[in-house]
Amino acid sequence: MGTKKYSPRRKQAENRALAISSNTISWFVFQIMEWFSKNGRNFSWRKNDYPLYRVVVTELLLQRTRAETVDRFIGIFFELYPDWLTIARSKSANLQKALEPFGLWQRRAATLRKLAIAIKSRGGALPESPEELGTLPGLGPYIVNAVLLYRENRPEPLLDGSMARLLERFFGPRGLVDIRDDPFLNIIARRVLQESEVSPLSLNWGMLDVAAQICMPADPRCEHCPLTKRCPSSTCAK
DNA sequence: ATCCGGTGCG
DNA sequence: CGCACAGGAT
Repeated sequence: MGTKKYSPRRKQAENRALAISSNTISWFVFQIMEWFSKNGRNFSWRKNDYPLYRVVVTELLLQRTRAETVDRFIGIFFELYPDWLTIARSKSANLQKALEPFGLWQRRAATLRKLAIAIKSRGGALPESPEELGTLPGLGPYIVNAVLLYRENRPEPLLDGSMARLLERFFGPRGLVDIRDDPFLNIIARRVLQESEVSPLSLNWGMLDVAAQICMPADPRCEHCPLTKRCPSSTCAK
């Protein structure tokens, strides 16, 4: 069938991702994990028994919002809204007010309310399959991956703008404009997570932290980067 | 392809 | 000041 999956541009991007050697991948993973063990950030949602409700809400709040900002106010929010049922029953004005510190509060209140009601009507639990998860309001590919990652420890990437920047600088440019359905980035990210015995959560966090603290959009700190020796984009002299 | 939004940092 | 922020819906 003539779906876009078989467009030449897609195919070429796939091949480019598959052509990267597994040695390069494992070196990348090792460097990230070594850096992460010393320099990883410590956010309140990076705990073992962090409830799934909190995972989803936290990821919604992290969209287009600095992690440090979310971390500062998320405790207060969860005191007010400890579960889906509380959100489903909440007054819209109160919910909006509680979301103000995070920004995007109008959309977020609407999304959270819709999601909470949808979950409530399903008996209070999230669906099992990725396909069903993706049908819930507010759950796009990123949050679906996050649920699979946190809930089942599946090796799914938290492929956001930051991780995309890191991967592109080290492995090469994407094939499509949109990160979400770019085959190059998605294949590389999954190879990174699957071709190693490392904890998928830690590895995701490691990539996000290197992206945020070292591999920033402008003026990256290549001199402190664990990847600089083999990074094609490094501005450091070798 | 556009919009949503306040915040923090250079 | 201007930009970037752990995306998703329309």
